[in-house]
Amino acid sequence: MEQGKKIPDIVIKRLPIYYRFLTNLHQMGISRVSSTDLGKKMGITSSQVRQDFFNFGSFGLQGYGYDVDQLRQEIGAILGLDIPRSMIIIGAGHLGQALARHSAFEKDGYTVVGVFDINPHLIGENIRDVEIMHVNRITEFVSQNKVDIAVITVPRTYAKEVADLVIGLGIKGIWNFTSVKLAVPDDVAVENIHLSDSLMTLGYYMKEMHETKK
Amino acid sequence: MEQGKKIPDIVIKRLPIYYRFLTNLHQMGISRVSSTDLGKKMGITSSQVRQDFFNFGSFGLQGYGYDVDQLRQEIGAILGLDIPRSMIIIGAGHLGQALARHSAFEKDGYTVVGVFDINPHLIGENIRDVEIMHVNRITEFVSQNKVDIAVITVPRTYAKEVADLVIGLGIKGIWNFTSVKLAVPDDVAVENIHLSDSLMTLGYYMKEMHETKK
DNA sequence: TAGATTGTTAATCGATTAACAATC
DNA sequence: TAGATTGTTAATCGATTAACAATC
Repeated sequence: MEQGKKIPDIVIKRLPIYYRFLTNLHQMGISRVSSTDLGKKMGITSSQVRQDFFNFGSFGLQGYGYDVDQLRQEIGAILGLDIPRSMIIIGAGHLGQALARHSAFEKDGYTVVGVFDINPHLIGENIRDVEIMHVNRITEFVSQNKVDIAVITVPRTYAKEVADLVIGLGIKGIWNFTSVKLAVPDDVAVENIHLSDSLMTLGYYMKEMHETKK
Repeated sequence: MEQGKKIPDIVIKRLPIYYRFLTNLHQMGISRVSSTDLGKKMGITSSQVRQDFFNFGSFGLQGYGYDVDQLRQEIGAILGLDIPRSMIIIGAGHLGQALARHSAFEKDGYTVVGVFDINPHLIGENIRDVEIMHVNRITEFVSQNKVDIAVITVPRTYAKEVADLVIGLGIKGIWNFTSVKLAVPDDVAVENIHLSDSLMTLGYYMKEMHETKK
C-alpha cells in the first residue's frame, strides 16, 4: 500500500474498467480470477493489473488470485459507489432528456433528482418521476434538496454561466457535456464528455488505417 | 517532421482539443497565436504544443507563432475532417435518438444517413430527414448507400451481435456507446463513449476532494 | 537590427513491464 | 509439499519538459 502519494489519473480512469469486467465475471458466475486472466480480458498486462491495485492496498491471495466479488466491491468502494449521489440535469434538450431517461446510472448509485431548462414548452413536463423546471428555480431547488452533481447539457454559449451558477450553489461535481473547458475552483470535480472529440478521433484512425493499408 | 513513426494515441486525442481551441480563437477574430498562449488556454506547456505539432510537420513561423486559421485547417486535415463521413445509428432508444438529432456533428463532416431499431413502434418514424428502419434492413441499406461509421447505441446484450453485423458489411468505423469491449479486426477503428465510466471517475474525484479537505 | 518564437534535440519525469521473493 | 500467483522492487520504456540554435 502506498498511502499519501497521489494516484495517477490514468490509474483512476482504469478503475471503472476493472469494475465493469469484474461485474461481467460476477454475472457469468465466475468467482475467482488471476491478474493474468483479468489483464487478458482487458487487453493489459498482468503487471499493470497488480501495479494498479497496489496503489490502494492488497486484495488478492498469493497462489490463488482474486475473489471476483470481493475485488469488485473493493474497487466499487474506492470509486465511492457506496455513496449515493444525486444529480440535476441542466439543459433538457435531446441529450439532457436521454440522460435523464437513462436508468442505467442508478445501479451505480447515481440518481437524477431534477431537470432544468429555459424552454417554456418543456417546463412542467415529466421525465420518469422528475418534472422539468425553469432554470430560475435551481437555487431554490438546491437549497431544499441534496444535490451532488450538476450535469451540463446546455448549448456551449451557456456552459460557463451554468457552471458558475451551480458552483456558487456549492455543487462539487460537474459532468460536462459541452465542448467548453470549464474553469472551476480546486474543490470542484469536473468530468467531460466531449462527443465531437471522440468522433474526430475515430475519423483520424479510419483515415490512418485506410492510408496504412497497402 | 517524423514520418513513419507511429504517433502516440495520447497525441491523437489532443488533436481535437487543439482544433476546438483554434476554432474558438478563430471565432473570436484572433488570427495569430503562440505555443505559449495556446498552451495556457488549454492547460498544457508550450513545449508539449510544439512537440505535438512536430509529429506532423511544421506549421508555425519563428518569431511569430502560428496563423490560427491555417493551423486549424492543418489539424482539421490531419483529423480527416475534410473527408465527409456518413453514419448509421443502430439503436433508436433515447441516446440513439438524441445523437441522431444532434446536428452539431455535421459541421465537422459527419452526417447521419440511417437509423435502425427493432422496436415496431419506432419503425417508420422520422428523425430529422431520416426514417427509422428495422435492423433487418441494414444489409440492404449498406449495399445501396455509402456508410462509413456505425454508431452502436443498443442495449449491451446486443452490442457484439451488432458490431459483427456491421463489420461483416464492411463498415470500418464504430462509435460504441455500450459498455462492451468490442473485438474487431485490425482494419476497423473503434471509439468508445463509456458514460458510466466517466460518471464513476467523477464520483471518485468528488470523494477524494472531500477526504483531502481538512 | 533586436526580439520573439519556432523546430528540434537532450534531459527529466512518470508509467509500464519485468522479475522474483514471499506465501497461500 | 509443489505449484501458482500475489505484492513489491527494479529495469525499461515512453511521454513531457527543458533548452537552445535557427530564423523570421
